[in-house]
Amino acid sequence: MSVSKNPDACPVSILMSLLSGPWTMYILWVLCNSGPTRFGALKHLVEGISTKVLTERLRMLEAAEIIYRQYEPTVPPQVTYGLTKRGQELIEILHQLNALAERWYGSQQREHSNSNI
Amino acid sequence: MSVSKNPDACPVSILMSLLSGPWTMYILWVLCNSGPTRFGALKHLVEGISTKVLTERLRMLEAAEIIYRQYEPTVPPQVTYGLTKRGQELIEILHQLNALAERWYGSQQREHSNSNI
DNA sequence: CGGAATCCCGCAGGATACTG
DNA sequence: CAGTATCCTGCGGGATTCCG
Repeated sequence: MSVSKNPDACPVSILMSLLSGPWTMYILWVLCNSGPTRFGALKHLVEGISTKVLTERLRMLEAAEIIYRQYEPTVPPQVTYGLTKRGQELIEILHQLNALAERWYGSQQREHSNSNI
Repeated sequence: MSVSKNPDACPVSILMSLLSGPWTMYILWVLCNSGPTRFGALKHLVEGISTKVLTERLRMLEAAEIIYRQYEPTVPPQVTYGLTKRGQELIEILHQLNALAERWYGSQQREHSNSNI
C-alpha cells in the first residue's frame, strides 16, 4: 500500500506508507498501551486480524526499526514484540495528530479511554 | 482504504485513513508548495494520477475541510483548490513527521528541494 | 507457539470515452 | 475546463491448512 506512487517520494511519504495499511496503527496502539507483547497475545488483542497480515505488519515495522522482535528458542518458542526508540518517537508525533483529530472530530470517549495514540 | 477496521477507531485513525491512500499526501504537498491550484494544473503537477482518483481525493479532503473548493461559473469554468486552516494545521504536524523521517532515512535532497511536507 | 504456504475474492485504482 | 460514467484488472487481505 503506497501513499505516493511518485519516484521522488519524500521521507514523510515513506513513513506514511508504512503506517497506512489496515491494522498497522492499531498494532502500534496496542503495543504502546500493553507494552511488549507476544505474537499470540497480539493476535487476540488485535481482534479480527489474520495471522498472515499480522505477520506482514510486524515484519514491516521491524524492518523499519519501529518495533523489535525478541525470539526465545524455547519449546514452545516465545516471540515478543515491542516498541523501539524509534517507535516511541513516532508515537509521540502520532499523539499530536490525535490531539488535532480530537479537536476536529470531538473526543468521543470510548471504552478503552486510556490515552489512545 | 482504511487504517483500522476496528469499530472503536480512534480519531487519529480517522485522520490516517484520510491521508493513507495513494496520491493523497502528494496532493497536499503540492497544494502546500504551489498554493491554490486549479484542477487541470493539479492534474499536471500530480503526474500520473487519473482524473477519477484526483477527483475522489479532492472530494474526500474537501469533505474533511482540509482543502477548499472554489468554483467560478465562467465559461470555461474555473475550479481552484487550496489548503484550509485545518489543512495548514495538518501540514505543520506532517512537517514534524517529515523531520523525523529525514533523521531516520537521511535527507536525500531531491530535485524539488523546497521544503517538503 | 509462531508462523509459512496456498487459494480465493472484492474492490481500489487505471484507462478510456463522453458531457455541461 | 472540470469533471462524470463505464469497464476492466491487480493485488491486498481473508480463510484455511500445514510445519519446526
